[in-house]
Amino acid sequence: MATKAELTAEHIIRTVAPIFNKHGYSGTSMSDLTKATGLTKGAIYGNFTNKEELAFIAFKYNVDRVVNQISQELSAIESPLNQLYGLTNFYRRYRSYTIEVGGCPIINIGVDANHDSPILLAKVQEVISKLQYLITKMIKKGIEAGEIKKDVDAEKYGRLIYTVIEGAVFMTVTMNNDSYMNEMMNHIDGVIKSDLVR
Amino acid sequence: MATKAELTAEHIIRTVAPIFNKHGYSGTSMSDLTKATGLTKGAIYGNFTNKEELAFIAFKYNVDRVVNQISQELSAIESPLNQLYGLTNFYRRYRSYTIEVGGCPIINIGVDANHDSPILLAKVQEVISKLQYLITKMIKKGIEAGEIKKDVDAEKYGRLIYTVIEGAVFMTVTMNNDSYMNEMMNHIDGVIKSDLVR
DNA sequence: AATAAATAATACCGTTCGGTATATTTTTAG
DNA sequence: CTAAAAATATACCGAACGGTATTATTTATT
Repeated sequence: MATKAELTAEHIIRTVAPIFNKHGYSGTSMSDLTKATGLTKGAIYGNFTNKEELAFIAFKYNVDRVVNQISQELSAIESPLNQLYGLTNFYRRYRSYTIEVGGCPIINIGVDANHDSPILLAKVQEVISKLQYLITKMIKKGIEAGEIKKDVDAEKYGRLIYTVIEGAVFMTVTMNNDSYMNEMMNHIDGVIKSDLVR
Repeated sequence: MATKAELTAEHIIRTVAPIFNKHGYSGTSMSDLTKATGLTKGAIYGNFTNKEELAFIAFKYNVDRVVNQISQELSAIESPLNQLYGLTNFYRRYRSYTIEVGGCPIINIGVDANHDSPILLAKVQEVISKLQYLITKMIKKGIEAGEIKKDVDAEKYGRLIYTVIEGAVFMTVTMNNDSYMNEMMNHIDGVIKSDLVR
């Protein structure tokens, strides 16, 4: 069974994660967090060593939420090629899916941590590499399955697709306009059809 | 002639602009700025009303620097189509060009301001629209000049190219890896050749 | 139910925050 | 050269910052 402290720690992270994601590390104060959680600093510092650890775990929480959702949706698809289309479909809904937690944690924390927190930046890079590899792997499986051309550079198109996704996320969020995302996912689908499919 | 205060104000902005760009609004303290400028708070608050105004002007300064550089480079090119290629070439050098001021101000401030400063966000959106329109205009001129297919949706490709650029900037900066930018600019060049050129 | 252990609340630490009123210095004008 | 004006420095404000030591309260163990 879950101990009291574990429940409290989870409550804190769940509450705190969107706040860090929205306002960044220095834009979030401990009093913001006590106010939001309804707890005192004693409770928070009893469960976490300091603000930095809290921000780190909060980022991991936000990312896991996204990654788990992707994994779950794609696991229901058998064909690697259709998984790629499933990915673009996921991102078509990405904005409404992440709006409640304050937008894309990868872009938010990637930018926020870039000149301030090397450890957090390293974690962002790790997550990006992981997601990019997910795409690369799909392409490779597609080649094995005979759905995708044999001579396709899977790594290159993994980078390409993920980079376009990130651009689309940034533009759609910053411009507050869903059509960016839709158009760019259409573009990726087009690249898949013209460059990857044999 | 330039008055003393005007020189001081310019000195402040030039010094302060990269700091705001790197660390964001709440990540930048007034004491950071006095330390960097070598001036006191009296001098700064004598020339600017508050921290917010300072951040706003600093962003404009950073953006103008980029936009002016683009305009200058492209003005030397006559053919609209070659201007498009000139744009991707500019962004191939973008990272080394902006590294001294702390990266791309549009992404940095776009993310930083998104949940905290509506006025700054509006300014970012304005700048994005302007740059996007620059691309759109090039495509339209290319159509007029007979270099680009008549039926091309200039607005759509303006959005597409700019979004890919932003994705490339984010990835190249966050992953600390120039190859993202090079590959993505190659991709844009490819799109131009296959979709735009008649 | 009594005791030990875990958890949360309180009060406070020194420091830094953005901002301002006043004093001093520097520049400009006559 | 002097006086007025402008620009900068100094000293300080109350509030908020992250963090901690201590106290009070629950929870778990026997």
